[in-house]
Amino acid sequence: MSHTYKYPRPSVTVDCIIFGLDASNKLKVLLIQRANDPYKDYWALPGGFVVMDEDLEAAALRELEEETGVKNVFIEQLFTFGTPNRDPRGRVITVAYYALINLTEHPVKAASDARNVKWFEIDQLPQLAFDHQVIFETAINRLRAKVRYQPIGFELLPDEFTLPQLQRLYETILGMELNKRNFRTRILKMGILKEVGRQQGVSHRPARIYSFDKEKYEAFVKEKAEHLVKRGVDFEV
Amino acid sequence: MSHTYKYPRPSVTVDCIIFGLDASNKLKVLLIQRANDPYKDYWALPGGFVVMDEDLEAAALRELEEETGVKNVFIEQLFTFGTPNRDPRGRVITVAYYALINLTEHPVKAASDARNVKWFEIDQLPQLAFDHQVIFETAINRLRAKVRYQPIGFELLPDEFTLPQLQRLYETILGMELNKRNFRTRILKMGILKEVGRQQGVSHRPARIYSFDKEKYEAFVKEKAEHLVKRGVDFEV
DNA sequence: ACAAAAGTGTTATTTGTACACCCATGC
DNA sequence: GCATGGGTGTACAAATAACACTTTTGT
Repeated sequence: MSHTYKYPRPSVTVDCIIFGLDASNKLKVLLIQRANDPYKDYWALPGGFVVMDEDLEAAALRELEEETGVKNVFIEQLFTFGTPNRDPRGRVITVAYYALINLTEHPVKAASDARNVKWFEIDQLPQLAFDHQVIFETAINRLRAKVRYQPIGFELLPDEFTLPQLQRLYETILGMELNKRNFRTRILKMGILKEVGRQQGVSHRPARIYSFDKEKYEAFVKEKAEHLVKRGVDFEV
Repeated sequence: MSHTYKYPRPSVTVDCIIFGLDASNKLKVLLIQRANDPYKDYWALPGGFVVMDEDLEAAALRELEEETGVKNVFIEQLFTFGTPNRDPRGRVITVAYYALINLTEHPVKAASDARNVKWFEIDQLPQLAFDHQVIFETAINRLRAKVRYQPIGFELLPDEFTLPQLQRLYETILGMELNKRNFRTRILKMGILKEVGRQQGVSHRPARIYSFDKEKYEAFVKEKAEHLVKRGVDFEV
């Protein structure tokens, strides 16, 4: 069966930039190797066509689950890419989403089909198909910007984590070292963590273990918002 | 002539949220009244189909110029809306853009065709067609957030303006009063304005007239970015 | 001289930044 | 008792917030 329209229509796809943090604190991205032309054998962002009665975010979640078997993770629309010749097969508009998952609690299933699926460290990506390098860069920039003002970093960590772990995560995402004292002061002052225990069996002073307290975070956000209201403008860029 | 595809495809449109600041410092949005069903006679955001060989932003700029006659203005992709039943005629995915124009220097041409085109104050909008109310709210929220950390406010003002004017603009966008002393200190400390003259013929102390110095702004951004790098995280929300 | 709106001085308080230091654990 | 990494004290500099004040113009 085919479908006929009076005017030509573009194809619409969703692509997913799936970030994961592995056990050794490396930030990685999931890519799949293309089985067909164009860009046969190149690595690409997972993605696929939007089904007619499916919401865009639902399509992204479906792709995500198909590739990783993971549900209920942080996902957010990134940007829509629609330059006319970005796909040699014709006009394809892609709505990109990025997702954050923690690889500790969501071990990603092996590739179920013939295609090759693999996690790559973000600074060791292969050459990508289509304009996927641009899409990836848009995503990593968004992640870096967003992590500064919203606690999305917690999405990448296990439910329970230590402050040194959190600090290393931030250092990894931002690509820079942070001052331990000041990092801790700032994070703890927000009061959005609750202590749930202590590390055991380590050959040094055991770290406190925390979990993210979503309720306290909501309260914190609310207070911050009211406070911001008075500041006006800062042009922090 | 018609176009046939193996699988069904959605229509793709762009919609524009066009913000303007009028002479009396009111923030307004341009709407058009629909001539046909569905939502006949309702007001809606200007928009239209994406032409096959046209970039998304180009489509938005084209719509903008068709409705306002204005070129070379600030425009930015906002979000892509694609809930399956947002348009009763079928699956329509819309990529929304928002634009900022100053009505002083770009007097908007009268509606050239039968359709009714009108500027509405942002807190006095009529009932909107489709999900345009949601799109509008997304846009105003983005504008409010963005104006705090990037000087996009300047896009709404004439090239030359006074600090009280700039402050009133911020107060309008943010919907709150700002402290004059602190607002001025903050803005001037950035060093991104250059004085170009004095007000004349007013029956009070004449205000200094400034223009936005894009070069100084770039330098300011660069310095700020380097500075931010050290801070790590703030969760300002 | 007055009204009106622009523009300034100053200060207490809160945040940011930097650096040195102490503490708990396993071996 | 030593190595290792977790955790803390503190002090100077800078940014913020608040309030009252002075200046310049036209009438």
